[in-house]
Amino acid sequence: MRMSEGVEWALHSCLLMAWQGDDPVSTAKIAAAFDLPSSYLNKQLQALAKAGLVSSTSGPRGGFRLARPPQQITLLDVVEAIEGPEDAFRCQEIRQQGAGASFPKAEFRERCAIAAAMRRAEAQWRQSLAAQTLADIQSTVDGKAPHAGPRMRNWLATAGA
Amino acid sequence: MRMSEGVEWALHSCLLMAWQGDDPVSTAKIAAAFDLPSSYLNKQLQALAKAGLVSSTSGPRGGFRLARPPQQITLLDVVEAIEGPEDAFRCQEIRQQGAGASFPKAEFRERCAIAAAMRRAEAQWRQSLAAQTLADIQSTVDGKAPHAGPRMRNWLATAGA
DNA sequence: GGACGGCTACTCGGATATCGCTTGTCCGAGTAAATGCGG
DNA sequence: CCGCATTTACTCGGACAAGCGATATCCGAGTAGCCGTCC
Repeated sequence: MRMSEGVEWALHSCLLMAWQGDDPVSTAKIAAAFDLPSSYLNKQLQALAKAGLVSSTSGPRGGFRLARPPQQITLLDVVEAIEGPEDAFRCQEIRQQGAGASFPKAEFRERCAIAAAMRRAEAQWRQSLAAQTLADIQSTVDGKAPHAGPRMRNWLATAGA
Repeated sequence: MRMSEGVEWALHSCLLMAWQGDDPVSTAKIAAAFDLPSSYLNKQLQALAKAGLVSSTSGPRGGFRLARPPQQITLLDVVEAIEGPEDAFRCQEIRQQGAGASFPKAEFRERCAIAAAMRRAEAQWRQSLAAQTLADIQSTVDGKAPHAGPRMRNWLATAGA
């Protein structure tokens, strides 16, 4: 089980946009800031746009910016925008195949106990992700490295010159 | 992010072995019970054996059986045996690439706040999985469908004749 | 009748192909700013 | 000098390939039970 690296890209991109406020940032700038392939990063940002997390602007001085304040964007929002809303564990109901096929169907009214247990675990995971917003991450970083945000903002301004 | 379907196979196989007690069950039997490709299922069971969750016996009347009582096998044990112990989210430290490469390295002594948040979420997931054992699943099933276990056991005995 | 040796069939175990999804790249449509011209 | 049409360059957006891991399959090594034979 491996999460797409696009999630890490999207999270860092969102954090960068949070620091940037309402100023749009182009895909090329973000790609340069983290040394990533810009075309593929664009794909991830498009996914964020489709999910309504960021808004896009075309043309010169265009780019992406957060569609909502950082307090209203959870990590779960970003992860689901990239990875999709489906559970990692997908119950295929194999208990009903083979031997189970010869048993009365009424037996399977109750949900598979294994799937239920896995679902509980994933619910914990989602809850933890939903409890943290971009603003929380910002606060954490500001607390430990207060100049990280402004400096990145400055780098973006000078690199574009 | 998608979990290997081998996890579902392994969990159901372990539950079947739990019902079967110390009686070894061959890969072919389990595959027939759930209508799965036996050769590939064998690969998953080998992974369980390598992790020390099940023990294997060769030759006629051979097969796999649980290496420990069901109370001592957690869902996390099974999941990690199949999927590996690594986190789903892998921090690539992209914050140190691009713009970050020109910043003093001392800046990055603190762990990436994003990676830390993702790690917390996964810890919750693992904790939930570790809190449930095969015996718990057995109890749940026995409570809702008391004859499921014995009937499966009977099916295995008659199908082999 | 009992014991022993060989045989057979069944099991795991790992090496070997195939497939789908993540990853990566490309080019076109659209837009806003910049520019040059005319008044 | 000011306003406007044209040009230009920059942006997103989606369509088109490549690489890698999960999936699926096969065959060989080893073992326990069975059978026939011999004592």
